[in-house]
Amino acid sequence: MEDTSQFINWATNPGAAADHEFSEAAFPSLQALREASHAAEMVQELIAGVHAPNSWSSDNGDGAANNNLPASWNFGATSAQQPGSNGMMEAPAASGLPDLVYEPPPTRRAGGLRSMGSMSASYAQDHIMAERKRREKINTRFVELSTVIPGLKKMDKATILSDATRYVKELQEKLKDLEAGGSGGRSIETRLVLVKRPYLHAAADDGSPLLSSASPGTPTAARKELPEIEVRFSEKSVMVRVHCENSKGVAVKVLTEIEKLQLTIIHANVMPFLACSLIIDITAKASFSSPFD
Amino acid sequence: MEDTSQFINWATNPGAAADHEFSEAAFPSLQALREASHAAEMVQELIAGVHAPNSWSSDNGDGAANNNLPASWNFGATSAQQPGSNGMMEAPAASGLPDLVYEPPPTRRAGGLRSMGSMSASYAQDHIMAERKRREKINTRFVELSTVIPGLKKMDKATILSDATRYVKELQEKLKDLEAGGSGGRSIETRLVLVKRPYLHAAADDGSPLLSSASPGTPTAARKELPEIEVRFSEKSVMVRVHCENSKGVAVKVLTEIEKLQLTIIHANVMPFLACSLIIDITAKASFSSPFD
DNA sequence: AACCCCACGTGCGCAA
DNA sequence: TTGCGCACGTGGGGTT
Repeated sequence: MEDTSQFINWATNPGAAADHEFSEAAFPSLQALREASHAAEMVQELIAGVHAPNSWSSDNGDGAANNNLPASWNFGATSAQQPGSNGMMEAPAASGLPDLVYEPPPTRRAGGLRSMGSMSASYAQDHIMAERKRREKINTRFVELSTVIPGLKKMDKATILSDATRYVKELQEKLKDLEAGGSGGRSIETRLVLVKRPYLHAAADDGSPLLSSASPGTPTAARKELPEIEVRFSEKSVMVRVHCENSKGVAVKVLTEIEKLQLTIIHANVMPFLACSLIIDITAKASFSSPFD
Repeated sequence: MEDTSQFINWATNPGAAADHEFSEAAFPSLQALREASHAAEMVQELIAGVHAPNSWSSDNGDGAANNNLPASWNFGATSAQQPGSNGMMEAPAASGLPDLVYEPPPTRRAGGLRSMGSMSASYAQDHIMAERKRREKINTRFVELSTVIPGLKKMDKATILSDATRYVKELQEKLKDLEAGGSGGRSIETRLVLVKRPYLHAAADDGSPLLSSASPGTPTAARKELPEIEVRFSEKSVMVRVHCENSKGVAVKVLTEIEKLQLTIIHANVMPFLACSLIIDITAKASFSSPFD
């Protein structure tokens, strides 16, 4: 609702880019702008307001316009017209034409040149242009950035930055988790916990060794007290093996119990063993789901 | 090497947030600064040249500082003192002291107030403060952002932004791949290929439909010619089900064959079926490793 | 010499 | 009203 108002000012304009279909863009609601953003990449700075009758003094003349950047810097467009001032509200309505141009500022740096010590006339003034260009570049990048980060609401420069940071961190972490949990987790030291009694929340983060070295290859005496749980975890990924008697809903019960924690299940395998018992293998990883998506 | 010089200038500092511990910041070489960034947060204003008898005029006084942001904004620092004027170049040399102060600008808005139409004295001047604050906030965020994106070299504002965008895109894509491969791929349209004869390299990238519409729920007549292979894939992830006769090394043979392609195996499950046949389920994903990390 | 990049102060529009 | 946010012009340091 509040959006950002004159963000469009520095968004310069979108125009192009028919990607998604959204309709209505009464006023560019930033949000909408964000979607069209990529257009801005190309359009960039079609402004180039080189003219300005600037009657005060200074010849300007120049025509220098030495821009190292690709892109078109001076292809007319704006230059001449800027609506009286911030006329952007008078959108011609439904027509798809991009009317928000940018408005290369009036160029009439009014009370400026007084007290100019050693500025050689227009030289200084093209520094102005350079700066303007720089600003536009940055702002374009801002829009681009805001494009790729989801759930952006406020559209401040500051907000964009911090949200971007947060989002990057989130992605990094999530990615790391997935990489670890997915398949990469080789040679990562894994701790092993063996639970005999149906302790629901068995030793969480206890630094103790607690290995117990359960019999690796000898399944002897393993089905006397059947609810036997074996947990193996490393970092964010967990492996649970449950050996229990084969009643009706055990599998789903275990599964849902796992999911009731913060764990998201990567894989589960349940198979019968010895006629009346059941072995359930589960691998899962711990991470909070994103507010996005 | 070239770094960015006065980046430190805008690194300024936020205050608050003592998170990581970093030490030493000889001169902020940007790069180094990026690493120590958080440190800078703390170091901040331990300098604080408290003096500057701004004789000119202006009361300022105010003390308004109504900030909605969390964090500590007015814990002294800025406001009153500013060093004589941009003295930051006169660093005390080699000493390890962090000379990067910030320099809350000279506050001597020299020729300023001339031609002030309707500004009620210091009211305008605290707008200055507000703006200054805003800028600091943004710059802080910039540093924070640059912190989380790896391989950052240039440290421009513009570069930071674009690199951040690029990095986010990269992360997103990579994550999407992993998610698809790992387990997430629900409801993604998957094509199904059913191979009857032991074609080793069955239809690779042939654009043909080749669906064959294998019987979805009816496994009838599925064990006459046993080497039966069923492939189901979507995007980068593949699922292979092999139903074959139970000879000695089939499992490993299939597995190795899978890995011989670009596929990395996510999960495999092999189980006997009907005494003399074997069912092998494999899920794998195809992707190239990342340049990062 | 050019160029870049930056921070500053300032005016202006927009919302609470 | 007053605060918030932005773009602008400008001086100035840094690198080529």
